Amino acid sequence: MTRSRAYHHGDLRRALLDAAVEAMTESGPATLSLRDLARRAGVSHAAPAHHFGDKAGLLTALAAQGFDLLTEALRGAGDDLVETGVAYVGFAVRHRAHFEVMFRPDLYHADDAEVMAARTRAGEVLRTGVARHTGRGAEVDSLAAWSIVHGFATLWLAGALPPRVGPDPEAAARTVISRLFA
Amino acid sequence: MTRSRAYHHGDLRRALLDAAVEAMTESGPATLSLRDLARRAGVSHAAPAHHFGDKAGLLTALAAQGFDLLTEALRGAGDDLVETGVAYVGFAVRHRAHFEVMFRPDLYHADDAEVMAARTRAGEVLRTGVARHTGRGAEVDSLAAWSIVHGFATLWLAGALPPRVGPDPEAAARTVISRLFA
DNA sequence: GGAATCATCTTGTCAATGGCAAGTTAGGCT
DNA sequence: AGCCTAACTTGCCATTGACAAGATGATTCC
Repeated sequence: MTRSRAYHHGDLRRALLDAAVEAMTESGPATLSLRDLARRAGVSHAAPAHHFGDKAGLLTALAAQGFDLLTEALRGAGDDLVETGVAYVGFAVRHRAHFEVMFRPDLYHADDAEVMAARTRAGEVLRTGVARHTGRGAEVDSLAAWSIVHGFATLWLAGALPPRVGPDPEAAARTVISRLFA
Repeated sequence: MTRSRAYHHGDLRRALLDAAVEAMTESGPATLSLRDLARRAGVSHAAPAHHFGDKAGLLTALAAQGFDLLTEALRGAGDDLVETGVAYVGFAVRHRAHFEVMFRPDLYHADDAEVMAARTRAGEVLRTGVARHTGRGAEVDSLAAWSIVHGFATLWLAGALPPRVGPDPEAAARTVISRLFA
């Protein structure tokens, strides 16, 4: 916010991040190309490097943005633990591009200060959510809850789940997560 | 086995797959290069194309091999459901390269006959393992079990889990999975 | 045993990409 | 008015995936 203010392009940094999300939503993260993003934004092929250094730098910014979006999504789910888990899955499905980058640290600069802070914030929300629900033992409960929602989201995005799960990931996730706290 | 028998190289197909595992174990799947594999195997840069068609073809073979290895690992875990889950995590950690390709269908030809068959075989083992343990309701139980082990494995590989989990993924997984069946 | 055949592998080439270097443009500041 | 610096461009290079055409050697068939 503080850095990029309308110079030549307007807000190229934001435009490139938006284009990256768009491109990855279409074709996955494997075929992402800085030059394609530049074309989408209508700038030269070297423009992205100025804002992000390199490809990993752009994905670092995207990951940080993703962790903040996740934090927001989890906060919006209220106090219910199951619904927090459903929100996690909902975030993964709705922000597939962000999600697929966030948990692939080999793609970005995982030791970047901003992304580390954003990740910590998201982790806090998840952890306090679990602690509020269960008593002690939050150690294991937290891990189990995170694992089950993350696993479900990942398998859903990979298209690995059988058709009988149905077309609504959040409804299916609600059933599965409830199973953990039965 | 039936197709590639010592011609010029010896067993180039196998050598390339081994090199791919080696390269991905070192540097992850993002930087994998067919030309690098060719160099490792001591052949020309176009040799891989003959055996696998294209890059996705090579990863297809790797994924199929991975699903078969997973089937084997799950079968070796015996009848206990928790230990089957631990074996799933153990497979992911021990065969990281395979695992990281298997659940990224955008990287390979997911509709390939061999890989689909191998995936089905692995799915059978997982599903019958859960059905043997729980009574009916295996629908939800199966999904929950798969999600929790897959999520734990994925988070572990991503380095996303906090240090307090400890250095032994299988021990930690055993605790977490047991929580699901408490 | 020799020729045809075919899988295996090589050489050469092309477009696309990421990254670097050097130059250009245009706001902001004194 | 004149400088300064951020924002962007142009040009270049090494690497890569894919394709085409050729060379090599094992197998088969008569």
